[in-house]
Amino acid sequence: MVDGCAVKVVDADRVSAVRERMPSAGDVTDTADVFGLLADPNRLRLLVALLDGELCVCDLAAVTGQSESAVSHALRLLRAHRIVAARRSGRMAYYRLEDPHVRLLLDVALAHTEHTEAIHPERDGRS
Amino acid sequence: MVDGCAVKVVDADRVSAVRERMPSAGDVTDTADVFGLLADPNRLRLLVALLDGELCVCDLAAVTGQSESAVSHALRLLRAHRIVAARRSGRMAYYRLEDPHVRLLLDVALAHTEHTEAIHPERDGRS
DNA sequence: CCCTCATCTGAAGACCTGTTCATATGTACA
DNA sequence: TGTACATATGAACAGGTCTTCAGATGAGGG
Repeated sequence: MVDGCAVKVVDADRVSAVRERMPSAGDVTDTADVFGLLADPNRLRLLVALLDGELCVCDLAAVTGQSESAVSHALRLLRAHRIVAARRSGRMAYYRLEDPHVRLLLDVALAHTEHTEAIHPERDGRS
Repeated sequence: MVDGCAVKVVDADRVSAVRERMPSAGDVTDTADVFGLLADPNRLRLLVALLDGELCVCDLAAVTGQSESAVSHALRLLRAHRIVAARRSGRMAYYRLEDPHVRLLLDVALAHTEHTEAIHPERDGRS
């Protein structure tokens, strides 16, 4: 509960209240990490493709329009974070979406994006 | 709707079916973009702090333990994407979480992270 | 066995992102 | 008006991430 920044606080009560409710650094990092895995269009496409069921690497490459190497790299990352899981059959590898939490996030995000599509006139200070 | 990658497709039906359901490139990019904004621990902390209501920049800096410059930069980004909005009062700027969609994502993510916290021994998943 | 095919991996380069330092803007108040 | 303060901005540097290329692994078929 050390402060280190309390010098110029305006609303001290709100600040400590919010600090109380703030998740631990570990939780925040963990959550940011998950969002980071969903933040790449190609990875996102892979996961969306897997929403309907398992697919092998070459089909994932075909669906998402990436090289199989890129797909493999992406799946490796997702696998390391237990977001997808692999089933092997001969020389094929079938991947499925394993993390229900991520599935929920995807559902929420996609549902809203379809509605909000037109409402994104951003592009302000960056490009 | 040409394929361009259909050479090595295994399950052609599944592939075209999934391709049908795949959101447009714009939607995917847009969604990945939103996830990207949530993928930074400091930005995430800012947004979590704003879940309870508006706060000024210096208080946000105090709550999240960042420099005010860093906070201002982060808020600028979030503002450009209409995720937060600013209310000015004198020389203070009070920011609030403006995008209900993002609020929902945060709620979902944080709820699950609190439960899943212990279950993240990220390793390479193979058997 | 040897060759092919599906997938995986490592290394390297280009690209993007976040932080910091210095400075600018603009409001309040003496 | 001039100083103090809250916030905003720009440029630059450091570190990370994604893609690609080349080669490795391991299963299946002749």
